[in-house]
Amino acid sequence: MDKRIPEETITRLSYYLRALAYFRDEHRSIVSSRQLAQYLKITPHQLRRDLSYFGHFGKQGVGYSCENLIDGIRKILGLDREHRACVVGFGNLGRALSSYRGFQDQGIIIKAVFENDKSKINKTHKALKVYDLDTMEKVIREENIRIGIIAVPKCSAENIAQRLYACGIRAILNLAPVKLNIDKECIIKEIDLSCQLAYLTYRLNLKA
Amino acid sequence: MDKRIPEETITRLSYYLRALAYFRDEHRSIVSSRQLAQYLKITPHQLRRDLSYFGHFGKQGVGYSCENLIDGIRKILGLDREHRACVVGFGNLGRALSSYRGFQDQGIIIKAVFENDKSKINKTHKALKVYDLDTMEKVIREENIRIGIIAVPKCSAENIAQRLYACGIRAILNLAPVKLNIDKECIIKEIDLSCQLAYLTYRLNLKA
DNA sequence: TAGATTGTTAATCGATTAACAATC
DNA sequence: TAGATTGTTAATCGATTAACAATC
Repeated sequence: MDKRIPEETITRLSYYLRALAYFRDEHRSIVSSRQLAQYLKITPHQLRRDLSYFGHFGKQGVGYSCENLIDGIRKILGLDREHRACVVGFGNLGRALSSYRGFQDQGIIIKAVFENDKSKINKTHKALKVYDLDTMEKVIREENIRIGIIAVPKCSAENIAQRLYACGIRAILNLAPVKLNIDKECIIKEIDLSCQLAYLTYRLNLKA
Repeated sequence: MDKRIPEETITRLSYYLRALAYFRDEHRSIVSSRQLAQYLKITPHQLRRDLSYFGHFGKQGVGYSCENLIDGIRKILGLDREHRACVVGFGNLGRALSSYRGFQDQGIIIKAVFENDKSKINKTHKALKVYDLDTMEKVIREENIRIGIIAVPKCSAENIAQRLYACGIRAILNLAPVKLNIDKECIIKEIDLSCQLAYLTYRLNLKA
């Protein structure tokens, strides 16, 4: 349990959850590492190795109970609890993130959206409150929000990140295409869509 | 040049571009691997190692010319050409992707959007044409589109992917939370936002 | 018990880091 | 020439794969 756990392992756990949900929905209550691996197109070794960092989830000679393993992984990932998050920026991307179904399924609840543009503020979009960016610190404290999702233009991302950190946020998902310069006590996950696309253009280029 | 190039190296090239753009905009025409690495919070070794897969971009004793290296990396990533792409699905996420600035900067041009919902079709949103999903194959051929970006609900993602493949698309960016089961000749990059968030909840959980 | 599959230890593979010779 | 920094080879580190003993 105290061995260094690769970050890749953590990411894969999410994919394992997906696969398990599939088997559960097919009413296969028991599933083997071989079956899961085949579905996920990885090796069964990797799956078992990854799980072994966290404990004993299966029965030798039998396999894994879908329900058990789902519960186990959800617990590891902290998805058995409620996580209160906010989205900063209510442009197209902010809008998409605020209403993203996948988050709710994982216990992540968007409690507030913050926006600069006065015309968008104080409206309620499908049970979602859009607040004035100026009140961000206040609302985050009141609503006990712990996760910040940054969906503002890159020029203001750094400033927003600093403000989030200053009011106690220690986990940030950053969708602005900038490297945030923030205390490493704060966990940051960066997603840059255009970097991902550049990988595709690279590979396409190799072929041509 | 023919050594196996790690996928991580390719991803990092995009980040190097970003950093170089920063130094260029600061009017620093020459930059060393040490300076770039410091900015990017990586080691200078890694930067040089990564670049060495592709050739000689610097001058010993001097450093790298920003302009040269930018051009070089853009060429490697295929960003010096025009790439014609389409977005499938015009929900919140599709809308965000269609108008994402970062793509245009990288030579990726969204030529068409496809959507099921008849009420959204045939309208033009800021120079962006929204077509009936039924005409997808036809438009892709006519517009010579090479990259598909999937932003539909997970239940229809697999079907869309198959259709894209069938009409010649060999590069897909998938934002639906499903593993696409598609011929491996097709390059696929998957981004699952909720998996990324799960990494944050995992790390938050460790602290608590 | 025999068959099957897990969990873990060992072996392999690959990526990152370091060191240094080449050279501007 | 002396100083600096690259590009590359070698060393280290870590992750994945394989093998197998434990056990259901």
